[in-house]
Amino acid sequence: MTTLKKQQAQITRQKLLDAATDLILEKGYAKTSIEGVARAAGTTRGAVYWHFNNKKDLFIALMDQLYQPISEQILSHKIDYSLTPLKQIEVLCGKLLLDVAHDPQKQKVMTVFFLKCDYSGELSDVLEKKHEYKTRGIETFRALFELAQQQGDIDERFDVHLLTISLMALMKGLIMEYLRFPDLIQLEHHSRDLLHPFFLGLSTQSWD
Amino acid sequence: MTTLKKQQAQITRQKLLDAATDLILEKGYAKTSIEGVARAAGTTRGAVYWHFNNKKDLFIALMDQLYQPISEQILSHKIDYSLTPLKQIEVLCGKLLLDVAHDPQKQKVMTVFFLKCDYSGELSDVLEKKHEYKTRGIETFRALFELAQQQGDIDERFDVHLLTISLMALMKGLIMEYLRFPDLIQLEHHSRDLLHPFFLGLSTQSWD
DNA sequence: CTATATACATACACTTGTGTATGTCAAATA
DNA sequence: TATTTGACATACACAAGTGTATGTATATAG
Repeated sequence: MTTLKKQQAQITRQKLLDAATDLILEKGYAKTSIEGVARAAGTTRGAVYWHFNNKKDLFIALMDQLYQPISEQILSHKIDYSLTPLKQIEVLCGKLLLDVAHDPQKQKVMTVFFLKCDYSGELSDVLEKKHEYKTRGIETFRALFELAQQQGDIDERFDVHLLTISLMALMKGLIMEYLRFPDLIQLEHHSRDLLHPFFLGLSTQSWD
Repeated sequence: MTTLKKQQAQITRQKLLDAATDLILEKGYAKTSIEGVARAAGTTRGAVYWHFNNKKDLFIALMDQLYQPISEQILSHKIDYSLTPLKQIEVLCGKLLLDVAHDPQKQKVMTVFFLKCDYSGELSDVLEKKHEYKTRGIETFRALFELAQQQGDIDERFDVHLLTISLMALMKGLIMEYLRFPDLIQLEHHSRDLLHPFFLGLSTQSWD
């Protein structure tokens, strides 16, 4: 019942996924070969083709295992009712940045999916999946912004949709910048400062 | 003296560059082959290897012809002395976004260099060049921020470096978002609104 | 204990792309 | 006008990667 064999199979499968992650991180998706993945995992291409149909399938499995959890985690934030919706957004964004700054695994994953592959060729349909994750994230923030506006926390003349887009753009820009040049930003120390100017303009109260 | 032959050669060289741009735009750098570029330009690989050493060289030529001018243009903005430095930054950024929104050629170019190639493999040393362009752009904005702070236009407690990074991140995030999903943003109508919250927080005066 | 299917490893056939070497022809030069 | 040379086109040799087909050992089921 325990099927020792299946356990072993899962282990090699995981080794393959790990090897693929590291290789893509190093050389990019395009330059990562199935042969390379197999060798890095200490197996052969036979193992890869047993567990996955092809390179794209391997990548999708990678996305399900690595990217999806991060995306979900973003969505599953606890609402802190002691804070205003606007403050919640700011705190959440700050936490997300700090989280990236302190979690090397997340840096790895985001580097892979943001910087190490272009989704033009064989990965074009994977893009839809990624887009879906992002859209759900956007909806989360948009809802918070709407709530903030309803409560008069931000001026009613702001367009919630544009605010959301703008904040997402800022977040992604900051994360990508940090992933490329970690020394340039020092995200672990300045995550709040990097967001501050944006939120300062939204709240009706002034500095401090 | 006029060397009709050399003129023809320049024409085919340009055809090759144009074909490469379109193909990379369509399939990404990795999936674009020299053979494909040659055929799309109505020639053969012989022509490509005559004008360029290899695929990377072709890409560098592309960068020099397409990316560099855009980068330079950003740097060569006219200073409007009737505006405060802070307002200048905002206007400049707004103009840059509008410029992207209205110039399909620039969209093409930025899509190619931002979204259609990863710089991990053979293009790794090209990244330095790109980085250099960016750094010079950052310096431009940083100088304006410093000027603004000296003139008391923004609070002295702001860290100019972080402000610059933050704004660059926002700009790049917005542009990339627009390039991927032009309909989602409507950059041509809302370029100022997308930047407004960021700058609103910096100036000492309130809304309007 | 035997048989079968799992979990791979190995081998093969094929395609695609690259770089170079050589051929070619028209335009420039003398 | 003879002949170079520039601007390619063609041909060749080679490497690397992919997918599949087949071999094989071992755990597991009956």
